[in-house]
Amino acid sequence: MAVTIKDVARLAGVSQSSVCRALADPDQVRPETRERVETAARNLGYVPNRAARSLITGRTGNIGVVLPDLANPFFPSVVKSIQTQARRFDYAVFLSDTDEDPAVEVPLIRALAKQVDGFLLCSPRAADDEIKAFAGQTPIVVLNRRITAFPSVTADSADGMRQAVAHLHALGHRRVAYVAGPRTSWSNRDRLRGLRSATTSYQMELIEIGNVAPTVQGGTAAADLVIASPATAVLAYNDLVALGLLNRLQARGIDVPGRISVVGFDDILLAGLVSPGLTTVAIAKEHIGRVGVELLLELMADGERPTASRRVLPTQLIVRGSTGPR
Amino acid sequence: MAVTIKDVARLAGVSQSSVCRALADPDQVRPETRERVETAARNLGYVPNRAARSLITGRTGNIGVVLPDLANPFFPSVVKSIQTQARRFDYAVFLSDTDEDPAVEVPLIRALAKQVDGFLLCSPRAADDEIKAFAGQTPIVVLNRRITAFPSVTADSADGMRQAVAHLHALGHRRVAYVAGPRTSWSNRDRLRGLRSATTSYQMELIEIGNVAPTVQGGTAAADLVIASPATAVLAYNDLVALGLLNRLQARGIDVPGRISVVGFDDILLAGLVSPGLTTVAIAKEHIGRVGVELLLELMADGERPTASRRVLPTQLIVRGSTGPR
DNA sequence: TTGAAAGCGATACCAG
DNA sequence: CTGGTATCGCTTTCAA
Repeated sequence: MAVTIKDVARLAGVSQSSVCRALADPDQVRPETRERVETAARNLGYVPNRAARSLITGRTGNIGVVLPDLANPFFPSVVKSIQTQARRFDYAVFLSDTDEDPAVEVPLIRALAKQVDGFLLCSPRAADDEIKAFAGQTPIVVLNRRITAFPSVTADSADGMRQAVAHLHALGHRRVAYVAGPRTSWSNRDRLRGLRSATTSYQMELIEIGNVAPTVQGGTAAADLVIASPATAVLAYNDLVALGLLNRLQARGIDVPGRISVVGFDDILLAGLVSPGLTTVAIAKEHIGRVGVELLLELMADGERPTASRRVLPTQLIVRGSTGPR
Repeated sequence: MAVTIKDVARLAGVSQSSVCRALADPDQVRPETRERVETAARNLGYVPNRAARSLITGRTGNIGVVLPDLANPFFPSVVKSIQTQARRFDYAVFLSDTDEDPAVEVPLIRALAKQVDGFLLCSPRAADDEIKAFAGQTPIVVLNRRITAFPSVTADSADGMRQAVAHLHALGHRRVAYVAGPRTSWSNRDRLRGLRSATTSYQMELIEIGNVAPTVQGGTAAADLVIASPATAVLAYNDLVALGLLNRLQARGIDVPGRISVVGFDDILLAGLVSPGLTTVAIAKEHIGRVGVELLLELMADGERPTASRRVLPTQLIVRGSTGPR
């Protein structure tokens, strides 16, 4: 059987209460007591049982992370930064991948709710209302999406799209296509909104294609539609889609960027490794996780929404070989 | 405050015990009682508190996954398959990334141990003995490594390397280099072992380079050493390293596969997307997670090591453009 | 500064 | 088949 606080108390010759205090708040006990407790605990290899603790404190020391698809390299980056920041504050991470299925999201949150102190929902796909049902019940911070009632961390897609469109316009492009991601994706809508406004102000024509899955497959499937369109440049929902496009365009013998320029979104690792390199809008992925955890900690501490509860991170166009003059 | 079993009991007009039974084992109570309990629970939105339950049952319903680096696309694939299989048996997943630091691994396991029923250690970097210290204490299944005393799931690297070497030999290569991964990596030693035996039996010369980090950076750094060596082909510890090599070789104007052929290991998504495509040894990544969970469930159920406790999954050489005739 | 004791919420045993 | 009750390990009053 595992070693409990009782064993430590017995060995140290003090009461459970003192062990508890010595470990939780060292300067609440006499230095000598503390010393003895610490030695005893160390000798026995005592590790407090978090289940028991959480039963009484109501806190678990865990945060739940829910995301649509770990296979999209964007998410592992975010998760890593969440982990790093969470560990700094002694929180462990519960991870759940929903496989892009909006239907499993809510039940999942409900099931996990008792085991975590709060949630970071990355790009959740469920409807606003479904998620809002949790407001006031569990601390939730939303990443890559904005939902009233929750703090959020998002990227400035509008500005990213403006940079991308400015770049394409400068290269001489006047007709661009957008390959849309999942209909359920808030980022998709946000990016499209930004793109529309940018193309309008540059007086460029926008051809909308999709929706497709946010994967390489999705991009591959959309490529032929792009070729058949009058567009000379294509912006993809994300880098995976862009890479799928790139791949299929090359397979069909289309010159990139000679005949068609391609722009992605996210700046995942692969973007710099393919050739031609993928021009893409970079998001500060590490910041998303870090800021998300910070907001969540505030939220869990106060029970109040943090003061600056909508953080919008800057985006940055990274120009590589997949875009060129018309 | 959250709704507890007491509230349900009161509303249903039965005892706590009956509520418990009705929910846990429906045909242990009278249909009518069951009915009333279920309605009451539903109306109140009752969700059992897992902390309380685990306190008494000793089970948590969680499994812990520890891995070195989520940024290596190999691991997300494994995690996804773990999730899928775990969910099927109503287990939730605790994820921890050690950032390739062997020193944090053991403390991490110790810290998590109380919150999970068992661990899946993916490519753990700590020394055998450190991990063995947990034998008999916590159910552990090791993935991508073999440690006596634990069930394991590994890939047949020896066979993979044999396939790769046979391929290179057939293309006319006689001198090959190996860019080694982390010294702490069992897979690295395993792959090297397989490679040595393969090159020996084909009477080829093997030049060992490294160790490098198992990342694109690691490969980039090793590329110049490869160029300076007499090797006409290079096998990398994994695909990320291979992609780093590919990138740097191209940057230095080296023809791939004309002057140097490159072979990776793992077959991550990127491998098929770069050009030339990366020839690589594929592992059944989805199987690793699934089989790992299966072994762990057996282990947790019996407390015994599963009968067939060392599963070795087949490997398969995928030939793409990065290898060619000498 | 310390110890005793009352719970936290669920389960499992033992009577009835 | 059902109800009462001890119990899991820890935290947190309340007295001393």
